[in-house]
Amino acid sequence: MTIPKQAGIRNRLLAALSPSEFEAIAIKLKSVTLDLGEPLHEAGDIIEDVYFPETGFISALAVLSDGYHLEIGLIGAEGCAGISVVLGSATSYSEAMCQTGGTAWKMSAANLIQAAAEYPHFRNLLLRYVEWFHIQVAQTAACNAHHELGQRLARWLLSAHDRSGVENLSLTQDLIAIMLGVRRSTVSVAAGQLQRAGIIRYQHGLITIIDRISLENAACECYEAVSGEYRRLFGEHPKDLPTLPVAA
Amino acid sequence: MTIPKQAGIRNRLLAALSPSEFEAIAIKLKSVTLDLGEPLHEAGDIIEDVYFPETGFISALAVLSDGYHLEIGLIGAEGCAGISVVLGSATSYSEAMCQTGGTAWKMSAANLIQAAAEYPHFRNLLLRYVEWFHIQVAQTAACNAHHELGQRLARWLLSAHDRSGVENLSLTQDLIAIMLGVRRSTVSVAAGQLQRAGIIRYQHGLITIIDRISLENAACECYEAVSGEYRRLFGEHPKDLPTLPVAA
DNA sequence: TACACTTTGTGCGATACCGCACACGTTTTC
DNA sequence: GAAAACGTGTGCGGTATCGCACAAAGTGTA
Repeated sequence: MTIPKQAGIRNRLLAALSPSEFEAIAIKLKSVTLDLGEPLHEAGDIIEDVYFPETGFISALAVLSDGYHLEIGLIGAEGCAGISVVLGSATSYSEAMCQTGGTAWKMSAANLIQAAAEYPHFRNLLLRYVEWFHIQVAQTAACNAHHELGQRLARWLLSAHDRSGVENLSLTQDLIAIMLGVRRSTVSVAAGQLQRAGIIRYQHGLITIIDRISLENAACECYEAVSGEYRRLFGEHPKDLPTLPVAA
Repeated sequence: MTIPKQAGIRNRLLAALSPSEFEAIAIKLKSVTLDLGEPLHEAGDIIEDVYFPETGFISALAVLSDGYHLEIGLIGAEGCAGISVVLGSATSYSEAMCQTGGTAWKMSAANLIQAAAEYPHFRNLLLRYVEWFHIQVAQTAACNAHHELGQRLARWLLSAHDRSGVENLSLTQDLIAIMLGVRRSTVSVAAGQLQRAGIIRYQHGLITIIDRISLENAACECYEAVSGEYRRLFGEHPKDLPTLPVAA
């Protein structure tokens, strides 16, 4: 296990630390690979570890009693899965599940809480991220009630693309349908429209965004609203995160 | 302006303070009455004051660019409107609007931040409430995507009833329709079913819950899920808040 | 090459809700 | 007591999505 160097960090919460803070916190971080479909914590479980994604992204899901899992938010290199421990909650309301292969920095919840107590700047950063994640979820609530699937799909693809840091998203329509809470065949129709318009290309579980501008136009306002709030709180647009991990 | 006595406080965040903490914080509180339709802060505004409701409730609304206002959460005597200031965010993402007449304790955001810094127990309490409010919003996101209006209406009436602390809710179908993001006539149909089943009674802007048990059965799981999380975090069920303000 | 498997496209009846319009009953106002 | 304003119930055509089923196309494996 090697201690990470800050220059090689893509995750924004870790990258924003001062060098001395980072040095103190880095020794608690462990690099882990995330595999598709891997649950990081399940609803109701005690949160043992938190995850700072580097590449790929994690979905936060609400679990309903009929077995449905509906996505409430995405967590990528801008954030942290399991962050609610800094609010004093030991167990998780939502399920966190990895949706694409990727890598992350893992830290025990206890170490995170201690680090937050020790470094106010880090704590404030985490709380600001909590605020933004909350905004994302709130916008999703309104979006689910009000916007049509075509728009929501475009929004979701943009968000996933921003967070994952890779060009080609490895995602089946089945998975997207679960995330958006609709049938797969409904996704197929909406995605087919985007494809025929030359905006995306679908190839057996591999999505390529061909025309990002058009995709932004096809998305509902929610994409820009949430991105704009991120810029307000963190000073940069989520799509401007480095698209590839910087070599350490 | 009189300084409140803790024994007369219905708001749970204030009631949970230790006597010495309350004494220090109480001098910053000002009693205000809230009128129907009164906005406490609007989306994008700087949050000047926070509000601890005593009776009635406040809606947190997401504002979309087409003018729609969709409810993302309810704030009653269990909580505080404008609480995101403790996360370090100066401006408000959502709009907070009073939906029924009522009373609240008002405090400047600056005083709240200072009190949170000074009294860790208070701060932890507020953060736990943030966590719970977040859960409420997340469940609403899933609920909006997945549950039918009849269930959502029942859930909303129960939540509103819990929070308001009064028996008869003064609410038009028009208002409820806006909150739930549907047409008024759709609410009329769903409410008519509940009325014909003898569960509620509607009288020109006045709703009476006749059969609470049946209303709980008519609601989706989201009501109990959110209530259960409140119990996990605060040790009591929201419906067990005192139904009338205790005389000071 | 043949086969199994995964992923995507498509069709069809059902339905929840929309958008709009209008009538009816109740409360308030003059 | 009449008129106006407000709140509620109801109807009708349109549409997005559901629930289900099945075909078609791409990918991996023997």
